[in-house]
Amino acid sequence: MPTRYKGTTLEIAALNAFIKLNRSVNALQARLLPPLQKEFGLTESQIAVLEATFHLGPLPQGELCRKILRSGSNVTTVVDNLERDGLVRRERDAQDRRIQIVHLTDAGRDLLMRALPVHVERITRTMSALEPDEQRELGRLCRKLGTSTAV
Amino acid sequence: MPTRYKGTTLEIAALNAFIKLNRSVNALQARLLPPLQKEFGLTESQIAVLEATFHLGPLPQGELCRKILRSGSNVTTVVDNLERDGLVRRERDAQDRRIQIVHLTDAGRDLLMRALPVHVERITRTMSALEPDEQRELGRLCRKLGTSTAV
DNA sequence: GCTCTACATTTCGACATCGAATAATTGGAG
DNA sequence: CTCCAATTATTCGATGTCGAAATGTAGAGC
Repeated sequence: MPTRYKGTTLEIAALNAFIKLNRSVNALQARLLPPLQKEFGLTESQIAVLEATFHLGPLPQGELCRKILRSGSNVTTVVDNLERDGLVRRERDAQDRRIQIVHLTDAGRDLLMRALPVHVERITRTMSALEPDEQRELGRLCRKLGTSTAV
Repeated sequence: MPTRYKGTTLEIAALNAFIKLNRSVNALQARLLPPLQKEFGLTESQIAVLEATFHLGPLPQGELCRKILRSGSNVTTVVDNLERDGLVRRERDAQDRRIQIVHLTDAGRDLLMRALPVHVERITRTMSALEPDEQRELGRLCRKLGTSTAV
């Protein structure tokens, strides 16, 4: 979908980069998420929660929000589904009873241990379309773009 | 969220680029979509449909699927909502009555004409965190990554 | 003309996602 | 001690998103 918008040269250039950026992420997700779902029954958000609690230990839901960059109401939903499937467990914080601490269960850990290597391997294989220095450069550009506070 | 995964050097490099790529798109959407919603009541998918029918003329829903890279059932939903809001109109193809052709209404065109320049301007401003040659390089890398058929 | 297959769309059920409103709890001001 | 403001999580209603199943139509072959 090349840009058809009739704008300035500056706009055309920005839109082209923008569109390619979005498309590439689309393409990556199309390649990575269906297998994750079929083989392990996990969605992107779910594996993100499992990973976070695995690497960082039991976490208050609020922390989880910040880690996976999603809204509070969303994290409630995702944790609901994981809890229903027995992959995590909620525990009220003893000091502050407003806080729900999300623990990884043994089943959750087992599933993650099986799913993560496969997933990472697939990511690596897909990203290997770029040379190592290209990956670095892509990372640099994305980081510059994402962290810019330009309004 | 720097990678905590204990993998090979190759995996670490791929994951780092992958994460930064995803985050940058996240950040862009966080900056662009809320204003589009607040000011014009449009979602990303909705403006994509309006744009496609504006630039390409009335389109069969199947075409729309391919243009905006979404599933058929999804396009049905999005077009439902746009039709309810009077921004597009469905017409059965006279030759092949299986086909629904999506037409932009006057209201849809008016809204798009108001929303698109503002949206594009915001994209341009956000993307201007990168120099023109950086935008080109980002585009090139994303294109290479997205179109690679590497399994 | 009938039937079978292919195709376009819709429906359905599930999950993700958000923002706004609500509920529960805490901790501080008086 | 009581009340209020802030914080944490949940609920609610809307949209997007998918895949699988169902529906409706077309067109080919007989």
